[in-house]
Amino acid sequence: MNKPHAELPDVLSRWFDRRGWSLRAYQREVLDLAARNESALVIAPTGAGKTLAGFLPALCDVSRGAAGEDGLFALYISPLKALAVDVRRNLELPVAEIGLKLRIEARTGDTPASRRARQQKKPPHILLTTPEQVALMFSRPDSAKMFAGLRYLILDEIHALAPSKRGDLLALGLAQLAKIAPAAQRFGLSATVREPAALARWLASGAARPPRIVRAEGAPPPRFEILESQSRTPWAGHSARYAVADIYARLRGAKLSIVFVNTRLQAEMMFQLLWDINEDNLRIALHHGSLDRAHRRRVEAAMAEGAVDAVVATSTLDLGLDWGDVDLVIQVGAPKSASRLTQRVGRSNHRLDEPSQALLAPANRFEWLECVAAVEAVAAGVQDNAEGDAPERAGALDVLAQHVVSRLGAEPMTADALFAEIASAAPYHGVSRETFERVLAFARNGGYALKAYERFEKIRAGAKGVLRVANAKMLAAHRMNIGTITDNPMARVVTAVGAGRALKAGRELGTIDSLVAAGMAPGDTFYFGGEAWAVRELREEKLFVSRARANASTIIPSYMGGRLPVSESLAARVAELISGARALPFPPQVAEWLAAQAEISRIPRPGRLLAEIFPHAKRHYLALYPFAGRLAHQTLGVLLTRRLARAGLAPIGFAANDYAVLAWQLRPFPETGGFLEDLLAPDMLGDDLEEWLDESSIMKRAFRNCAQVAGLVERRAFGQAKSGRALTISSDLIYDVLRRYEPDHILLQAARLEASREMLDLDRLAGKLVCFAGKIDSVRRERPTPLAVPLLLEIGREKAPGDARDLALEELGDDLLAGDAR
DNA sequence: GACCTGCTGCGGGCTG
Repeated sequence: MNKPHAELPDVLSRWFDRRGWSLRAYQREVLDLAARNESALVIAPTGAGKTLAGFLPALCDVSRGAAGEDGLFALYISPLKALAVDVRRNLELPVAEIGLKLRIEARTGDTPASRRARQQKKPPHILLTTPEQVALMFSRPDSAKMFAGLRYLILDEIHALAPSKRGDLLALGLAQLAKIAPAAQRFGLSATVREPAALARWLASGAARPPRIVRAEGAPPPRFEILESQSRTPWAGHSARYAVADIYARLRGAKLSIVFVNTRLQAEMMFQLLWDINEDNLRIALHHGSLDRAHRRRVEAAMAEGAVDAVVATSTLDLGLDWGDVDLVIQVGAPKSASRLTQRVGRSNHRLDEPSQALLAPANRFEWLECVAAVEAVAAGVQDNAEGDAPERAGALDVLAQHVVSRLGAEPMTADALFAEIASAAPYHGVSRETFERVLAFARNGGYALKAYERFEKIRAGAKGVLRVANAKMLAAHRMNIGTITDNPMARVVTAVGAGRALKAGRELGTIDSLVAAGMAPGDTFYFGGEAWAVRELREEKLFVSRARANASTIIPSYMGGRLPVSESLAARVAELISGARALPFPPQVAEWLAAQAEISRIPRPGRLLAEIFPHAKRHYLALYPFAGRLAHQTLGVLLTRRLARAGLAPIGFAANDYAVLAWQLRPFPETGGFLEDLLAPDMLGDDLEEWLDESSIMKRAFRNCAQVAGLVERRAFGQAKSGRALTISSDLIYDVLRRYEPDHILLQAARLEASREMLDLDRLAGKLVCFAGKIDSVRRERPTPLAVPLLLEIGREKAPGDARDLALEELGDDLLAGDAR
């Protein structure tokens, strides 16, 4: 089967001509590979015609009449619903202009059930969908028939999928597809990554041969500027309040800007700050993940129409389509990784041959260092995506548990056949037969401790060891819970219509954290979606609100999301930067800060751990600078506190940021030489960790996520969605039962892995502790050191328990200002 | 009165 489409078929090349386009070199390469029946991983920056490249082989084939009258010919999978829908629209145009007779349809959770049913009976030629929909379709007994004739599989933005649970699930789907449609060629599309080979292995899940790697010519490096404001760069804090006037001035000079911030709270705050000084009546919008979808779609449409001048956004605008001609990107706060900064800058100026432009606005002095490091890293082409940090990701076991049920829903199988297929998915290459059997046992009856509950029985073994799903009803319930994304308990924010008993929900505004909502009383005001609202009532996880005038006590809700730590490579660069190897491109305030540190204490050296001990306001402080990211530092802080307590030193608390951790206590630290070495010995990750983790809310949270994904607790049941709180209660109960009676339960293992990976950053911490053993530079001083000041200020902000509150911050501030002015 | 660091993504299908 040698398809001669290394050259474009006439109809297609005429279409290219009409548009004044020509094939880019890498697009031709894709066609050549396709002609040789190869698959490809296409690595190209946004705006390089990547999606078109992915579809070209299929379009060529179609225009040569290769697609039959009926049957699914090409399947496109995107991580975003909106992208699937939009790509479908973009595809319609060339197909119509070329005159191809093709049915192209999208399928997402928003697609009406009737159309989905029709798609199942009479599939379109090209179907555009999401990983979750793929999992749903693949769980049906008729899936083999539906996908048997598939020729092309196009997977978009896979760099964003592969290193996650969604990627685990999709890899299992790919392994299944390899069996159903072995001839289907795969075209994976990705932004630049550090380990293309690892991504290629993921893409090859289940396939006989790995894809070839095709790279688009690189875009010119972006142009950066780091904001040097007239105002003072703060010691600490993340609001970037000092820079708002400067940022506003830049917005005035641009046509359409995106102001990226790191958290939803920051987005709301930055929006308010800009709004307060909006003398030119710029049209400024707000976009983040907790705002109602309708609001976000309106903002996106306004961007496309040129009806806004600036949008303050979180990473909701990182991925996806190009809304409008963005000509300026501003990153407020720490960039956190070079890949992420590259991605964000790439949202502007989508022409392959012109550089993008961005302004970085660090919110404090540590962030200044990080901005400088990030600019250099991007210029050097550094990639530090999560994928690159963990090239051989071990697939999550809760995801596997979900897939096993789905898979047997499609087709009864023996355990041997199922195991072989699963192990062919890249994230599960390393899964042992024993682990697999435990996952099966879980699906069979919930595991030993839960055996008594019949509702945990999802699969049964029949004659000759053939496994099948227990019954149709169970499978239907299972299908309602397919997917790997779990939410924290949230309350819906709705406008109030009517009053008293007649109070009804009006417009949906979005969601806020359940606990935050529960903490608000009627009359309290808060900012949400850029407006001030007053609480009327909280009822059944719905927060009824009405418009209010902001006052001094109007709060901005915070959210319980993930906390992205700074990437390893960026943190290492910062360490290198300040170690003084060369002249520093820092503004005077930052340079003075570092100079003062060098004079009063010392600058941390790469590969060594700086430990400072000093008294302040009747407390004794230990500042450590591992440069390991906030998650790892947080974990370190917990473990340190436990050890210090055991040593009778009366620790009070700790604070952590991306670069350092600060612990404080009532008693002075011992003067003995080996004290710090002992305190920081890597064995703290043994019993100390286990003991703490067992009781910590972190494990409960991780378990709640895993229990949902594995189907132990149901997120949604027929007729209703379960409230987040109810879910938490039942999963906490099960957690306690399992911990007591079956501590090696597969879901505890899954939760443990998730916690250590996403909440504790254990590998990173362990690596650092080992590397610093015997390499501690300890310094004792009589007053706080300059590098420790940001953390001291951090403490003041936190509601520290009891007696730590008396930290005299103003005094401290004056002190340091005086030191600064020297 | 000043101060605010916890991102994003998706999600059933039948009968009547």
